Amino acid sequence: MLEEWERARRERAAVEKKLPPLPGAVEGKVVTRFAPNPDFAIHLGNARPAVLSYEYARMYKGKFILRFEDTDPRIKAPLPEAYEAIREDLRWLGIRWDEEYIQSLRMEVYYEVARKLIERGGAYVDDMPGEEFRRYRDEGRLERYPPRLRSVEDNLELWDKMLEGAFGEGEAVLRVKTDPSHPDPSVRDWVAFRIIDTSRSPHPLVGDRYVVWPTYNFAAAVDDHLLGITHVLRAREHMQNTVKQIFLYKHMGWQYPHVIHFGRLKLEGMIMSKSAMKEIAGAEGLARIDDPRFATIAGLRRRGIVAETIKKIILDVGVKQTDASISYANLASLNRSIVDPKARRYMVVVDPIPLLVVDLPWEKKVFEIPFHPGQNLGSRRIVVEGPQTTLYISASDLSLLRRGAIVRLMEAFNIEIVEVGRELVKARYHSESLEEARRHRAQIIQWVPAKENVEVEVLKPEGLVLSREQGLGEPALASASVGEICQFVRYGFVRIDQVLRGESESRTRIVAIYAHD
RNA sequence: GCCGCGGUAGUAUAGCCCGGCCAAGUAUGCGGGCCUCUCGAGCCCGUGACCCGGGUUCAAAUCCCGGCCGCGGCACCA
Repeated sequence: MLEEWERARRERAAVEKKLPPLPGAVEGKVVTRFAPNPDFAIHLGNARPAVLSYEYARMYKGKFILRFEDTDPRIKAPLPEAYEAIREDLRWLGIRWDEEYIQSLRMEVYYEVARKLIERGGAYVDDMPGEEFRRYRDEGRLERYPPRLRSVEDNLELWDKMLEGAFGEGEAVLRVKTDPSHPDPSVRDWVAFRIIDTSRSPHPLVGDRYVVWPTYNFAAAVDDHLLGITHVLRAREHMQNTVKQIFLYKHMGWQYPHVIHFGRLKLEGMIMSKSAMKEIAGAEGLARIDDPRFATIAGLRRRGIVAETIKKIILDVGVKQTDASISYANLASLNRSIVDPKARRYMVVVDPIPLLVVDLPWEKKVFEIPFHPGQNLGSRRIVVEGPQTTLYISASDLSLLRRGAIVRLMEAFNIEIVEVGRELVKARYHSESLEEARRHRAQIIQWVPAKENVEVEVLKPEGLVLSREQGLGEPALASASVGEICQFVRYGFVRIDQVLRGESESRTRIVAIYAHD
């Protein structure tokens, strides 16, 4: 019987979600990439293409490339610190990349391709005002748009002038020739290069060295080919871009990689949009990118969500084209199952109420309590003085206490309640064994010695609100380390965010962030 | 408005390409029970879905058409 359960359990574990096969994938030949814009930290939504691309590359023993797409120093100006922040988040997620590229450092490459494209008659310089182009385009007269009819020679000459800085911002662009009557107007002769006055908006990496900048569609398309990307995994919002880029590939005689589009990934009850984060940061003045209310990778990490959880949830959601809205309960449950066997248990009382216990049959007793009920995670000792002592219990447990009730102080002894007040609870020693507690159907509650304890503050993210709870923790908490994910017994899983050691050992103060039940 | 893509339980996902084995599987949530020195974990039972309408077929979640709903794109952003 037991064996059967065991087997069923193992089978269930083996049903681990697998990624569907990639179309046209050949083992050892798959090359994928993650191409973030380093203008912000990455969040769960961005982590999706990163994790999927990386996992597919691994699955086929291929190559995974990290590429920073920082070709807009004006509207989406890169943040110098974002490059490293993104690398850190990826490393934390367990993602390793075989090659790394930064587009702003590859400008000559794009210029070269642009020249070839012009030579092939696939692009032209448009030095007319934007409204003029739009008029021709929207009236279906794009075939007769004068700049489009220019000779290759003239285009090359104008292109050189662009590069030399003869045009100011908005005065000229290089356009890729597409189907002039494509049903989607935005596809018609899309812009490959535009001019950005980098003396006014310098690029954090290359300053004002360049004024002619490739657009996303040009740079990404060129790099995907040059770097030998075989499979592109990207969100659905890029569908039209795929259509646009294929025109470039046709001009160049390149083969377009396989593309997989997936829907959006939202995390219910968490802040995910850049603007909302900035709003909060602005309003409170102190919110950081790793604010535990944010669905940034840094925010989730700080909250005690483990990398494995994020990877699993992304693999579980897979590559469907529909949007997915993950509930936090689901994420929490997954995280709990990973973290539970490794998390030390600590006793913390929130909103402490003093408990005076008399008639203790000892002068001093040391309780040795394991850090985990099942796993071997070591133990700690808690000293209780006698014949009378003061402890703290949680105010939330007050409702369990009535005169005459038997209550067990977890992992220690049983008491009989004598008097319950809001300021003080009085009790007397009853017995020590757990069996005795069971016999009286005693409630088991956590407790903290009054003589030695640490101050605890818990930050609880709840949607837009970050509430705080104050409490006291058992002495062992003083040696907890920052980053440790543990469980406050009968309270929930938390991550230790700060450990502030005071003058005396006994006045340690810790700040924890609530993760989930 | 114009282009495009989707719609399986509260949430997520499997099945859809190659119709029948699907009166639809799994996880989570929810309800109940057991177990446990935690309101955690574990175990058992239950709950609950194929957007709607036509068509094709002996047979449709799976194929076709229409509708409805949702999402994305329509930048000299990525």
